[in-house]
Amino acid sequence: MLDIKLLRGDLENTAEKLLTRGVKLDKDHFIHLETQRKALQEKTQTLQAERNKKSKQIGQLKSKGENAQVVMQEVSHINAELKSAEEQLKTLQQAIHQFILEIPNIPHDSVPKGKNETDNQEIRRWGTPTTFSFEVKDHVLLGEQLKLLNNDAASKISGARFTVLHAGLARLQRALIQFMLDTHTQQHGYTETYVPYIVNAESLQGTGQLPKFAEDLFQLKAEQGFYLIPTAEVPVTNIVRDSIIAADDLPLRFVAHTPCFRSEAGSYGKDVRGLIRQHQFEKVEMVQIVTAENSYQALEELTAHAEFILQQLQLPYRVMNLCSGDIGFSAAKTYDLEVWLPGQNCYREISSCSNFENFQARRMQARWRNPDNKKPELVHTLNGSGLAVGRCLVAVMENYQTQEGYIQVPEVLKPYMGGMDKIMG
RNA sequence: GGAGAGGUGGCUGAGUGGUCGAAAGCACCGGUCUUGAAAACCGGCGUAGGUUAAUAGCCUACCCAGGGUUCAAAUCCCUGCCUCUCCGCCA
Repeated sequence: MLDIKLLRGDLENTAEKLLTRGVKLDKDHFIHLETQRKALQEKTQTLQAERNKKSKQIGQLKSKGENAQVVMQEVSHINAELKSAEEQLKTLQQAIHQFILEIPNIPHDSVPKGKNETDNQEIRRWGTPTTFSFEVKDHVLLGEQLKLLNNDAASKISGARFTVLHAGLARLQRALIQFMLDTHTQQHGYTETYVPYIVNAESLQGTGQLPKFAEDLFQLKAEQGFYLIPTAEVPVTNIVRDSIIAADDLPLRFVAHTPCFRSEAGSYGKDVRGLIRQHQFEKVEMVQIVTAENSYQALEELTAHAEFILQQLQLPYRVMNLCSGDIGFSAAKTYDLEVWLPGQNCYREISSCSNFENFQARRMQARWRNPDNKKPELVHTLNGSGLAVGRCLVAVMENYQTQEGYIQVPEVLKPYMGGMDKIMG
């Protein structure tokens, strides 16, 4: 959520920055709402002040045993007027709040301006695309030939965009998760965290998925308004919702493995083959809660933490600085890591690392106490996949395939595979 | 699922429908004292919004959330959420 002061005080400039995202701010609508709000608020508060004053008078008169009938009559008149003013004001304030909730974050100055993913800026590459002396298979063919990937069963059990993994492949996924969690906790200073996979609407509003992106979520048919998490970002970041954190406790670094559930509404026909885009997938997520002055340094570190996993797995990748038209709703800046997939002959997103500045913090009322002035200030929040496990599985399968159609186990995963060095079905 | 208790400022915790934005303690900040520190003493210390040149003053709202009663609600009533205790059931 943007600071409403940015809209009140610097509407033109704010609208211009949002335009780089391709979002046209309805300035006139906002001005209209604000003008009304201001007038109504002044009216309401004046009436309230009058009512309070006269009610006190009544109390004083009564305590002296005098007749308060006249004043009571006056207050009744005020109340009649006040009631409708209060109701109107409430409606207006809700409208303004809803309006602001649907405005995305302002891109940081270092974000390249552009329309869509073709304008993203490549920052660096690591490794060179794997070359093969034989014809490469994609992960689906590999998995099916080894009888380790059972999409027929998945579509019978659930439907499209689900999968069943067996034996060495299922274990490889578990190995990846363990490796990632161990690396982030032991080498990068994150606290391993286990969280609910079902969250309430407040949490989703806190991180920005609601109200605008409800159709991307699976909602449970329960009275409480429960949703399946689309990413661990939601439960993990909301740990600090409605709290004031002591300066000594910052930065907070959490890492969690969770399944993620996404409806993928509107992506029909896109990535239908294989594990790239599923309704359910595993992800290891890093979340950092930091002070405003540290957040951009934290973004670089967080990105490096995700990169380290790819480096350890010896998977070639590149780092993209997403352009203003391609960054997510809540983010001020995002680096995507794209891993090389031989089966598709291209780089594909495997991690997204973002600084949300105080956009999520304002929605969540997540603050820390600044020792300089003793005042609570909004924290900055960041998160990044470290990594998307399903896609990482794809990358390992395709990059580590052998001529015989087996999958070699990356060196760093061998301890997690009970010493197995080849997955043969 | 049944029975009960409770949700008040950064924390603990008082609060009889009217001068309660809320006692007291802790924490924190400033001061006195001290070579310095501690102790003691004195003072300060919530958040948001409006008005304003103002981080001054004044005004408004906020005692879990949402309704209601009343001239007036932290206080009374209803609903919801959450926490705790006991019993039952259960991985």
